[in-house]
Amino acid sequence: MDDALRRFKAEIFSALAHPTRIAIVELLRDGEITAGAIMVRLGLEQANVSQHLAVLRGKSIVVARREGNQVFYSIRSPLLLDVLASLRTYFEQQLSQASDLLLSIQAEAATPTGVDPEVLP
Amino acid sequence: MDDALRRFKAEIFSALAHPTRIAIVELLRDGEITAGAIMVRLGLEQANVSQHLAVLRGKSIVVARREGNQVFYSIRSPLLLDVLASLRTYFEQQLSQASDLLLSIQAEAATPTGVDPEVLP
DNA sequence: CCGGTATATTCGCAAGTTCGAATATGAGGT
DNA sequence: ACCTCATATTCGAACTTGCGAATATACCGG
Repeated sequence: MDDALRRFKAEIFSALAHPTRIAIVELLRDGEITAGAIMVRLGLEQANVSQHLAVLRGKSIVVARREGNQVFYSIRSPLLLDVLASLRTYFEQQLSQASDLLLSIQAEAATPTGVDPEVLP
Repeated sequence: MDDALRRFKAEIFSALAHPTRIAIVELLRDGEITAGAIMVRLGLEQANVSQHLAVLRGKSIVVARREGNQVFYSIRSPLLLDVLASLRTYFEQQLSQASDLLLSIQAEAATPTGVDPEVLP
């Protein structure tokens, strides 16, 4: 019984366990957007975007709304944003503790200053 | 923008994307506990517990403390529990919105490749 | 009906995950 | 030193995931 809840949580985590899908959810934070716009904004293959959207759809994380030619996607429940908000706090604490990781992120992103907090979900 | 940060987030999600590892984290909610106790409480193989603990350790979700023969594990940051708590709220809302969501989750888990035939209603 | 545009799905393959069995390490007691 | 208990790691098989190429579906205008 409690196992069903854990499986559900694990599936939500699995659905978010990919950088591209995190990027998609971050994009949808500001409101609905078409699949094509996601493709352009993230610079991905069309099929790839559609596959990742299918994963998010399958776990009911996003919902699709058809309007003529295009399909608009949006976050299904604002409560998921609360989950991401608590994760943001967690990541901030982890990043401030793991300074060597922070440095590696800075080096890889080639940004002179620290991590922009606005980027976090 | 910050792909390295998104990869880091995705790795944390991946680390939690398994029912057993969620169960371990929930067990550790009440304080530190030995690997052997986790094995007994969850009824798992010894190697399996150790492998899952290695994943959680690798992402710094838990920390290990050796005391003689045994190894005590504990949650590294209590903020992670806030994440799981908000995820439970999310789950409860999903249930109240669609009472058969659990069944669809179970059906989908039983049929791995099965995704809703129609994207839109 | 035909063409074009937007999105979805299928396919094949490489890469990653999970599990139990077997094996290895580490610590304490004799 | 040896033995034992607790935990970790390695190995191989089954399974899953991610990707681009190709293909399919849906909608709209002419």
